[in-house]
Amino acid sequence: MYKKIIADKLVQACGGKVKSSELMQRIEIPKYESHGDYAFPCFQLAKLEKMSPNQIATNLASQLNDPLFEKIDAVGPYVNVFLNKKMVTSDVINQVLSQGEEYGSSDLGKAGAVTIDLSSPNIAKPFSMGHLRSTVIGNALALIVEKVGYRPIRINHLGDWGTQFGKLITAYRKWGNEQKVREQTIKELLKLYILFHEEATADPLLEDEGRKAFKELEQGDLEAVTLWKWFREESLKEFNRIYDLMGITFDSTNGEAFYNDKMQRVIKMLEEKDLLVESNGAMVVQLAEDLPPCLIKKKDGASLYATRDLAAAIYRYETYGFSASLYVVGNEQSLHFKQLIEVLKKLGFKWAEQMHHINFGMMLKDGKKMSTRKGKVVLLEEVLSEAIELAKENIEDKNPDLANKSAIAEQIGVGAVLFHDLKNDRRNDIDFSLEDMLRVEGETGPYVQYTHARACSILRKGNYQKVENVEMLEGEEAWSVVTKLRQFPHAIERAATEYDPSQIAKFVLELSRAFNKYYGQVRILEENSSKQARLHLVMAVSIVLKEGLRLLGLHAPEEM
RNA sequence: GUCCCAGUAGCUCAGCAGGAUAGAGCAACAGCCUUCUAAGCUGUGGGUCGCAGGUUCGAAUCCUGCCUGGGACACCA
Repeated sequence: MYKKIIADKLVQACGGKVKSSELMQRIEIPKYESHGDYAFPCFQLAKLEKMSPNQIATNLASQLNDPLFEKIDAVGPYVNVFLNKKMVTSDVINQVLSQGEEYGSSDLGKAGAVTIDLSSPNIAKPFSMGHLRSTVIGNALALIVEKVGYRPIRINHLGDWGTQFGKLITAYRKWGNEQKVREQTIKELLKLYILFHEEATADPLLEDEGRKAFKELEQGDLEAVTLWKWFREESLKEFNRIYDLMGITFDSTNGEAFYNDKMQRVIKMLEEKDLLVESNGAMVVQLAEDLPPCLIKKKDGASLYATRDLAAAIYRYETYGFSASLYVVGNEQSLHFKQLIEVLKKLGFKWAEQMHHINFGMMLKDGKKMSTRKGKVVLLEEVLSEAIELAKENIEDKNPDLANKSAIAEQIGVGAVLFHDLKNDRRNDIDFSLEDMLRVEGETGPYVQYTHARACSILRKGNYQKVENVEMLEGEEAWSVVTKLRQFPHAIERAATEYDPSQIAKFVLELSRAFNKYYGQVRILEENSSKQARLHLVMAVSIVLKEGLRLLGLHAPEEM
């Protein structure tokens, strides 16, 4: 790491009066290329030394020579460090080429397990854009965390339990049609669900019937259970179509129902620790003053989602011994997770500290929450197929001879949708816009994929051959590309520690921009002595782009 | 009412462990394909970083207050 070297040099230069680690923090990457690759502002030292910052900068600059540095400038109160381009370029390119897709990998995680609660759609309901966020962010985090040496465990905590199933069973018994449900499970079940609510406003007795049906289900009534299982299976089949398209698999699809028989134990634990208090007829755990109490049991004795989540958290710890447990769930549930973690701490579980609510912003429509009740949701599957269709049109238009058109259109269409969801900070709300999601120009997934395909195309045409040790000759034009390549490991580390996939997305965009600029300026395949060197650079770019895209869950087709 | 999050170019956003001249993309306009995929590149215009204080040599970035928008706040998840 060059920063460390610079810091050490600076320590020497000021006679060891300051610590290297302190200086490391002050060394920055300047905004403007004309200010070099690293910069050190001298204001702090100026106070210590009682000299003007400008003077210190001049002094330091004169003492910082090393073959690694091409130039050291003192500009006002700053020391600007320019790296030796040839040396660093060779170094970086060799590193990327020799490590290949392992470039940027690390063992930060030391093989610890990380459970990730993601996706978690409700059975018998359409897979909405809201679930997309959890799925896409969660999957990217799984890949990122794996890259830094953890063992990700993807858990699809299905919403497969609750009174709504009683309602659904009732509705099915009254108006259901087996054939239709089999053919279009989710659509049919949703219709029944909506119908139930419509009818229930006129006939309140229906609600009771629904509750009764759920009780039957809980008590294991054969017919009710069979129906429930069937709904669950058929729904999952439909979800799997979408997961396949996105290339996502799960290690567990244990949903709410799975924890049904594990809640009693939690309640017992809470009782043993004297944490359960009666309040307005319900049983609650009192938390610190700034947090409202956590509801555990309703007046009627029935459990709540908090209870279920407690059981799930404990189960996960006992099963996987996680070093971190992530819940990729929307912003609006932050209070719930705060309470959950607090209760676990009160139960004496230290590992509760390792649980993190990976919150994300909502998908809004015209600035408002999208409503599932009214059946007016945007279906993910429709968005995906539109994106794929558009990608297909683009291919016909731009590269009609392409082999494997439909497979590649799928990769690009899905890529556009996924990338759109990952490129910004996950906590931002997103106003739903099909137009934005399908965009393929500018800061988009297809733009990055295109850049990668371009690089691959050049490698094919240039007949690229791997060599052991590369001596690079590239200079000025390639420098910004090399600089980006160098930053990949850092972007990964940041994405992993902050649980922020957008760091990777931003990185691949910047690398793509730098490379496309280079591509426009330099004739890579021109026959001259540095052609091979240029090809090595292109190879490195293609490796890093592909790996960056992979970490986001996107494919990197070699042609498009 | 209490708590949380956000307010940066016409739009979408980046930058926020304080540092030099606040950046991208989209949209608009003007260019660049007989030569490596134009899903690209180059250029132009566009900003009181919500408002007001404070801390600091230095604030879009940290602190306080206010305004605006969104979300959460007991038997839904």
